[in-house]
Amino acid sequence: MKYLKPWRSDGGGLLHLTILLSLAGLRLDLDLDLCLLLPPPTLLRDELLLGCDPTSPAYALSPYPAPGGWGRADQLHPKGREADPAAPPEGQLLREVRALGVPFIPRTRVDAWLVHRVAAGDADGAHGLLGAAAASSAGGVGAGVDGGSQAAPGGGGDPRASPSSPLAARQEEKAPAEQTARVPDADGRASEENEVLRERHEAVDHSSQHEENEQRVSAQEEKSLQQKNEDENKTADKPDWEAEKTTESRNEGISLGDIPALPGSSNDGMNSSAHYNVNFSQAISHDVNLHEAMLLCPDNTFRRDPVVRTSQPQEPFLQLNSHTTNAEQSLPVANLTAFLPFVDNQMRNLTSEDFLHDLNINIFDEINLMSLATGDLDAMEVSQLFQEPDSDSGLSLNSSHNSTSITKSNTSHSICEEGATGYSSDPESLPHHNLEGAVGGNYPAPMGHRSDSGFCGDLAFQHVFHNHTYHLEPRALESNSESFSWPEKPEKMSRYLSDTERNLSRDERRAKALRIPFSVDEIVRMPVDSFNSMLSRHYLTDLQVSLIRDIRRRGKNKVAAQNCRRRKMDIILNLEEDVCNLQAKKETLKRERAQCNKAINIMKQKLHHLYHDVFSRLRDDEGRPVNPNQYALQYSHDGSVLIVPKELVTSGHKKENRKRKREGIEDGFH
DNA sequence: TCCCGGTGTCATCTG
DNA sequence: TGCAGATGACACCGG
Repeated sequence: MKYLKPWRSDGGGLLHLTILLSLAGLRLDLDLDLCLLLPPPTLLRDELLLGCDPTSPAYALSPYPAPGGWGRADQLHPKGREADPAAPPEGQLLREVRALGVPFIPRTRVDAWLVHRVAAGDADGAHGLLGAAAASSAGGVGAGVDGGSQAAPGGGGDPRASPSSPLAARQEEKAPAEQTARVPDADGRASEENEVLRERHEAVDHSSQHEENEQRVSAQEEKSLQQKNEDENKTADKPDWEAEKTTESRNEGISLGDIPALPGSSNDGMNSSAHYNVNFSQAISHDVNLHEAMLLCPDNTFRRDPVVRTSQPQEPFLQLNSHTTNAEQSLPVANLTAFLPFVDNQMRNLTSEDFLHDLNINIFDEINLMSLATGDLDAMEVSQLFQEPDSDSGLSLNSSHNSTSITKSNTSHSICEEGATGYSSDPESLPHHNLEGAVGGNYPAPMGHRSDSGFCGDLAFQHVFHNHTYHLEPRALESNSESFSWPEKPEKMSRYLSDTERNLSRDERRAKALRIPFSVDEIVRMPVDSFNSMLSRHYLTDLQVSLIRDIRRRGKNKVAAQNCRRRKMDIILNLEEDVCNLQAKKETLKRERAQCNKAINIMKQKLHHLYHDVFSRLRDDEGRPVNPNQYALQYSHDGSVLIVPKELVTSGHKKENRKRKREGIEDGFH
């Protein structure tokens, strides 16, 4: 079961197909049984590299959306061989095609018939056949294969039907110059049409490698089985086939399917150009975007996500560059260069450009572009670039954020927070710059941010960082002291510092960076008079004086804050201690009160007993005992004791008794 | 991931 | 009024 991915809806599919068919720039391999439609040449670059198996994981990575989803191939194609009942027998067809001088070998009878029709001038018939196939494909999957409808009016498939496309515009521009190499035409109209197709094809070849990258939307590509074609191929003229196969086999070395097949990658057969039978000697076309193909990662991932591109291309670049230099090796690029010298140049340039672009455009500012472009840049040179004495490794390497920092540094000369790039007078951001006393001291790169990625990538990024220090010497810093400002949060730098420096405070690092001849401790603890005299005695730059004052202010304030916090803590601790003491004292008082109440009760009892004892001994005038309920004892101030009727005593003591009761109740609560 | 304590710093107040 | 110190507030960091 094969599934077809409908071509993208910009008309490129059928257009390219028609071009291919008409002009043999690429060998058309149209197996209607399997409905293999060659994808647009633009797809060859990327998608043919992966093979066309839509079930393969590589397809899942396709950057091209599938607007119409998948459709079963056996539901899409028209009635294949019955498409044109006028087609002659197969053997005759092949002979006629060969007689026409078509520089490729049709693999199927339909191919041959199509070629025959075109070569014979019956472009409409061929377009109709193709259009039927394409329209069927489009309709079968319900996808908007606009190319089919655009390019095949009335079932024809006139590629000129999309004049608004940039591709067509470019083709028209290049048209006059390339009308000589044409397939012989018998019919004027067909000739003209083929000429246009040819022009467009060649326009595609030569003018749109990069431009199409931008304009190309997403394209879909499909895979097909070739078994039936191969069966038919057996019936063809064997020497021709073998010769063709020889050519193809050589070309397959540079075939798109092989380009990504870097060493170690296996070709499962689906990638093979044998599925497409592209005659690269004439039609590698150029539309194959070589530099992108080169940038394809070895795992056949062909995303064009810029992020991926920036992170991946370096190793492929190196590999492919080596391929370029070793042309005799059977690696794809070498073969390609052997066939297409101009591609070699193109590839070199594109490779260099893309490599540089992928690293970062900023590198152009510093790396000798010509060295790269001419391939003279070797590892030693690169390493020397990163070791140039007046570079600032410290500053640069402080930035651990690779490209982000690069962008920062490039877009602005303002002080970035990380202090890594751009002009920054922050001495802390220049630790190695100044710590060793000069810009460009061979200070070892101490930063731990060096990634684990690759040497080349690191070199590149380090170099970017290096050269964005702008060779700023301390004097330059001083001269810019007017606009100097420290990074907002330089503490973040600490993570990039060496252990030795990490132990230093920020002010210590700054003072060290500015070579201030006093320790931070001295600056802070020095009396005011000594401090002022010290400032006046030494020649210090404004930046140094400013830093010294800031250090002193911050140091003083830090000590003050520590003292303040210490005092605050002392106050808190004292208050807590006071609370504890007061609570203990309260408990003691409560215990004392309880003891007093207890003693009072004892005294009351004793008094009661004494009272009754006194009354029991008292007698009135008649010798009778005195009733204690009617009389009470009252002590006078002179010490005498009187027996007083209770009525008199009660009125005088009622208030006092109430008061005592009240006090007794309150005592009960406590 | 949130919380908490420690710390540095700045702005402002105070003596 | 200037200055050093005190303090509130905030942010950051590490546990």
